[in-house]
Amino acid sequence: MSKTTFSQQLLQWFDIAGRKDLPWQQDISPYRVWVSEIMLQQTQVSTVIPYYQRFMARFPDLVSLALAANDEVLALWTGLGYYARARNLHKAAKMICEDFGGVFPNDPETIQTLPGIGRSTAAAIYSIAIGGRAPILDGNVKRVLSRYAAIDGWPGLKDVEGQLWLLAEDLTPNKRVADYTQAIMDLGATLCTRSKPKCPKCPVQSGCAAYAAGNQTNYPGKKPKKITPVREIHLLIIESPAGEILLEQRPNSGIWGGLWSLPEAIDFDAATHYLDNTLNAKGHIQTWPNMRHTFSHFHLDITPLHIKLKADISTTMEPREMLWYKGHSNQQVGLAAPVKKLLDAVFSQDLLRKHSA
DNA sequence: AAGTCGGGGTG
DNA sequence: CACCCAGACTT
Repeated sequence: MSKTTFSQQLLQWFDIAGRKDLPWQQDISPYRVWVSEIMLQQTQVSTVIPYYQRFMARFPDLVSLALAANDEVLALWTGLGYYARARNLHKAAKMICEDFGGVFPNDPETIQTLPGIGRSTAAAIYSIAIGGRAPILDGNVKRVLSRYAAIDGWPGLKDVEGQLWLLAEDLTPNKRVADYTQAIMDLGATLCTRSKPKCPKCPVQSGCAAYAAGNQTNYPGKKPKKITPVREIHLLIIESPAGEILLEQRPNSGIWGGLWSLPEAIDFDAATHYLDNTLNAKGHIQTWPNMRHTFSHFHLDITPLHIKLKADISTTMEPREMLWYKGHSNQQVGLAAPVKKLLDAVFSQDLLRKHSA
């Protein structure tokens, strides 16, 4: 099957059935497409849409993002995950302002030098927003192409990924590249899905090797599975007499990097030790029900400890690494999903108590 | 090549 | 419960 036929079939289908009303497909610009591509890394469209709307309302252009406080950028990322994306996005915005005069670079090589942008994301921005010819290779394209050409093996392997890049490069047309990029992602997202692909509706069915062999769902090859370990921690919900919760900022490296989180203890004894010796405070401890939070590579079993302090803490604390969270206030901070869940629980509980009192 | 980094949707 | 998703980056 020739490249011309593949792209023509795909584009013909795209004109009729492609998605054209997604938020980032309106008022297309490198900045708007860039933000969308970052949010969409390893994240489904339906999840991204509300985050994208809030983000663009607050940061409508590159300069507004570059000038923002890092905490506010992370705050808008709360719950979306992979927080390095937000840190890199903010850093890149500042780089573009300082190094490129505020103009988004217009060649794929330069685009890819920006933090958080790899080959596929650079190509997506370059093709969709600038109209240049560059192949992408995201999860959708890997699935479509591995089926189309019956490429065996897990795409995480260097050799398999290399074959897919070569095919992606070969099939990318010279004209209508922006539409083609969107079209092949749409095909993967709507017809060539992981389970129950809608092959009868597929525009490139005639050339699909996997369809001919009837083994579509064998592709792409599966990732080798391994056991997911379990870690246990206690999260300390330390509440001041005024009803504020103590948060501390996590380092940029590691899990929940740069976010504000609850103090962490390995077990109950360590928690009381932290209370007695580090904070030098006394409080009433109540154990909350366990909650399991699952990451890509491990389970985290969290035991929340609600500690109501009898008096304000007098110890000197680093003001930049700790803060008292006031709930409904205008404090703009990034929070991990389970931390936000716990904070919401505390403040709704306090609210109930105030109403009944 | 393997590990790290989130959270939600799906079967 | 396991697997996957508009991946990039570090080791």
